[in-house]
Amino acid sequence: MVRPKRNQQHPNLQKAIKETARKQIAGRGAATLSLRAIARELGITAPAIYNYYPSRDELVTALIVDAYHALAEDLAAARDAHPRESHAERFLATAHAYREWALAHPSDYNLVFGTPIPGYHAPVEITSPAAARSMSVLISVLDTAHQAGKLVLSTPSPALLALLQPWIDKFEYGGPPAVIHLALASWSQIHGLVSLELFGHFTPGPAYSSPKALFEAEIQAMQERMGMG
Amino acid sequence: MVRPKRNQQHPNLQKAIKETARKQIAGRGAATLSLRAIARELGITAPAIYNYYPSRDELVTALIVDAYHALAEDLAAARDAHPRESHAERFLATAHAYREWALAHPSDYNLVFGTPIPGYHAPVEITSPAAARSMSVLISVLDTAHQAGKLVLSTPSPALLALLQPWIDKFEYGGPPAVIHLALASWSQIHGLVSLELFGHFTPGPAYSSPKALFEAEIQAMQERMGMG
DNA sequence: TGTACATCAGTGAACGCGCGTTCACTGATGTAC
DNA sequence: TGTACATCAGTGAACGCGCGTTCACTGATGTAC
Repeated sequence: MVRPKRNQQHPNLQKAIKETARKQIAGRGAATLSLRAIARELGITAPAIYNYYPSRDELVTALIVDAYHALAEDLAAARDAHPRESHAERFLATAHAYREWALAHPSDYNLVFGTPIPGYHAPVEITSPAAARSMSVLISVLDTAHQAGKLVLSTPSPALLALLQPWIDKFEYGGPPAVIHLALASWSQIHGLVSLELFGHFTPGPAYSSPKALFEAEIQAMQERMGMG
Repeated sequence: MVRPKRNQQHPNLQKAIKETARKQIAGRGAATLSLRAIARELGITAPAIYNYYPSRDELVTALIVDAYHALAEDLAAARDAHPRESHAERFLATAHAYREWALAHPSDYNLVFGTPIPGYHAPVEITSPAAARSMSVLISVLDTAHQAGKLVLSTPSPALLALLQPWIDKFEYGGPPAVIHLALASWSQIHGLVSLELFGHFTPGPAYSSPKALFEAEIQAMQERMGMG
């Protein structure tokens, strides 16, 4: 038995604070995140948290960054569970990993893609690179397929190209813009399915059956449409 | 000049309360909705609101129902701006109306489709019929196209059928389940595009150009895929 | 037309609550001699 | 091995704030005679 040092009840309080915070937003939504409630649950006093985070907002930022990274890691793991040449499998696995991560961590998903927390403004220079990692997984799957000649590409309109350009710059992507277009389009479709499912909009009244069937049908259709497989 | 009756400053206080509430959630998000803040802005005291709404939650419910109805009305108007036989136009117009309503009333959109307000639980028997109205517009567009033989339908898997069934029952829909499938799939795709755009996820860093181009490309593609036009 | 009265929308004080953040402090720990 | 000391994580009280809701009330309005 290792006795905790000093009057510390928690061997790693910094981590415990984040975990408790995550647990609380899981139950009641990110907007209710409260330093005092976290302290209460940890059996410490609220000011003790200031030894680890200079303010509530910085704690929120840490949670957001963690969430982005956790999602990106799950996506990358799902992609890499299949050989590089299995384009369709990699795409399907990535899409399913996205949905499963959202369902398993609804509060984290909300923190990142849902309604912003009132009064909180994420520092873009910190969250933006974290956000890029997930998109980068999707792009890599599509780019690999493209390089193998397995992707049906269309020519983006000038207006669409203007939207794609910042992404191309951000990722320093050298392939055709249409690949980025497919990445954004796929992402938005996945996000739409996942977020409606998450908020119960697919199951009017009491839930009779899982929206997973719809998700699977749509992802399958997308993948076929893109010519993968 | 009509003098206000009694010490009423507002000719229709019930409506003024809702309008002020809507203005406030527009600025700071639905989670910050506060009776005291509403009263302050209206120049009345907070308890006066209780003459019109028995609690904060009932005011929220009223706002949600209003939002659903407003969206449904915009969708129906967009649909009806084109002749019954112009299936593609009706679909495109409805989709664009959805996006434009969301961009014009982001807080209402959030109230209805975003992260739920902490501690608030919508009474399903009140919100569900209101929610159905929007979906019903989309279904009607697709059903009309189907009846004209202008819709490419696929056969839903048994699992997917199970998900569709509550919707079929709810709308007492007599046509093929595949039409409902297309309605849900279209909705989720539109919702994904709109909600990512709304929260700025399509424009990393400062916004260079509008995500409208992506929306248009995707809606166009959906419509062609379904065989309309 | 004038008076007595009932109505009821809005008031103001109070309830108990929770919040983020600051501040001077304490006391167990680790360290230097 | 023993002692003096510096460190610094966590404390407890306090700050000023906002919240939803209750309650007894007031006083302008509309109405009945």
